[in-house]
Amino acid sequence: MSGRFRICHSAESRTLPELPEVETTRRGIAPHLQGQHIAELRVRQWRLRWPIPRELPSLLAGQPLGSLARRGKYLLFGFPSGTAILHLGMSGSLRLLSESTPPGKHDHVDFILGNATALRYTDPRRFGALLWTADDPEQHPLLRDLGPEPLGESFDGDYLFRRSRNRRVSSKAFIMDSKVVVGVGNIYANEALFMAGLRPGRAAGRLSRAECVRLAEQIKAVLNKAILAGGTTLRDFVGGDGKPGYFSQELSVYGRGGEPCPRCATALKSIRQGQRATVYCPRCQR
DNA sequence: ACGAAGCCCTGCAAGC
DNA sequence: TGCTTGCAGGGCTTCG
Repeated sequence: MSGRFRICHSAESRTLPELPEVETTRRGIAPHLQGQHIAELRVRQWRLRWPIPRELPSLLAGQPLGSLARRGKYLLFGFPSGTAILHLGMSGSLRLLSESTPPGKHDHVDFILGNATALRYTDPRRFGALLWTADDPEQHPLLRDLGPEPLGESFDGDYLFRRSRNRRVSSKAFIMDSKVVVGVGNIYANEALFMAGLRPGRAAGRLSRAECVRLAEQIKAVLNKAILAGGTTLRDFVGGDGKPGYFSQELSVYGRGGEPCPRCATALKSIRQGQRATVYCPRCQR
């Protein structure tokens, strides 16, 4: 690619931005933000999960972009005077496109860069958020109590074992708890439990140390695999290079209730656990 | 402290 | 065909 990003505008086939998608987004757009500044912040819809701070456009205008970091599913845009915290919710996406591209119905925010391009935030369901902190973002209330990064060194089977003692919540709810570990959403929780051979409804506190080791390993494996594939979705998730992600075709259980287990061909069971779809193999997962 | 349920929002699918 | 209803989901918030 010749230094110029692909312009993407189709709005098809988006799925939930889980950690791999957020990381893919970060990697896709970061190179295009290098050395740029915010010429203007155009907000068309202020009401997201929380309202966008009214003062954000004036805070960002003219500011040079520093680092683009990720904590869990939060993207952190570093500026000299603070940090913009962006969450994609469950239907959000970021794309790079020409400033003059007409906004669609759900294109809520444009970060207009100095080079006449726009980083456009789209979010049909508006479960996402765009906030600002002038202080250490790690101390922000939304980030303060987050558990470790699943791909970091501090997250392993021993950690899961320790944290799960005396916990009666289901294993699935446990690994989806962002205070335990960040970035494990419904899709990857289902997948990791399948790969680890663990039944989602098992109380977390009843997992053995060896099972916790397996679970931690599979969480890492599933997330890494998804990141390599470019995120689970999506033809146009990132304007970064517009490459489609193929991982959704490789999901073993998620969305496959009733289909044969890829390992033993038993029909996969689909249940609801705490308002969330859970799919597992009644034979392979104990 | 813990666990479960409620809530925010819109697009889509199913049912009448 | 066109309406209504239900469901999906992350994750904070509230309730028990």
